[in-house]
Amino acid sequence: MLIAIRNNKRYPVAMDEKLRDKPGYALRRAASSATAELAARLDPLGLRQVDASVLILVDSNPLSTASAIGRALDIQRANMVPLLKRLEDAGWVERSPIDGKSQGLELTRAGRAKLAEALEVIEAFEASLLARIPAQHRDHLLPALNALWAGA
Amino acid sequence: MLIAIRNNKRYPVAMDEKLRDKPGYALRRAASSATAELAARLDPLGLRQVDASVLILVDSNPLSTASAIGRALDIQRANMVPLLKRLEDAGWVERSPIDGKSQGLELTRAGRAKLAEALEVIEAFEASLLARIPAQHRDHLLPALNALWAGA
DNA sequence: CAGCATTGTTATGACTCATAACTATAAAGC
DNA sequence: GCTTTATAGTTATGAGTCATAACAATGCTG
Repeated sequence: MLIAIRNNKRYPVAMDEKLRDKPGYALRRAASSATAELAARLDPLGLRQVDASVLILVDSNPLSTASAIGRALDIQRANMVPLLKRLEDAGWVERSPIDGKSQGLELTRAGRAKLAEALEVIEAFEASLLARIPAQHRDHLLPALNALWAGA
Repeated sequence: MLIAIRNNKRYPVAMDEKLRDKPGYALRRAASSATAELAARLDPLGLRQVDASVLILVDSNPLSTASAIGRALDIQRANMVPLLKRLEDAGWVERSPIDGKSQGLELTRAGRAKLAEALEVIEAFEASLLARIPAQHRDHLLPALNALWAGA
């Protein structure tokens, strides 16, 4: 909270007060702060957020292709390659040929264990997020957010 | 909406259904979709979102330093340099020395005009964001979001 | 006045992300 | 069946964002 001077008087204001009532701005700030926090929490597990997302999707959609997973997460096919390579090198994911051109993804035993760890961290994080929201607003966040991007 | 097969039955589900009830995930998706949309709307004005934010802050906090603006927007001092250079080259912002080491930022006439254009776009965008949210959730979004990052 | 903090700046490296190009294979249309 | 079109996986690459470190010059504090 800075002190701004206007009309020769001192007002306690944030410099970005003009922006604070804009949902778009709040959205960006909230997302980037949440992103940073979750990344920090996942880091000790050797996971990035994308990794965790992919593990979750592969687990609940076994034998999906890399392309399909990427499509669901808005990740370009090309960028799935190094991502999956990491997960495979770590021994969490394995691929099996579906036909001559596609390959299905599955979690290994180690992958499922890692996913369990990740889910614990994520659930704790989500809970802590919700806990920060005043009770009367809490239940509205998820439906509101989903309305914002589900259509896109 | 894809079709998943489980227990030999077909269910209409999204692949990321497991993620959809997580506020953190919804937050990231909503923010990135909103970010992309606003960027597209500002692009015809020759503005990025950061540019618009800086214009707004400089306008409402005239003679602030680059460091202060950066601090308010979580932009590193170092990264303010090319950013301000662009705004200055475009003739929207000018700097005047405050003392031997600091310089105050101000909008030029053209800068204020550009800001007015930007604000129109932004207001329209914010309104369209809110319009997508079911009425009963709408008023809760902003306070909920602000609770998420204001503390950080 | 001495030490510390801050400003503006340059340089740089890491990381993310989108695009294009290519091969091989599958699927669809006729 | 055969041709055309779409898709999967991959490589290479370039743009853009962002954080860090270092530095000189200046202001501020005790």
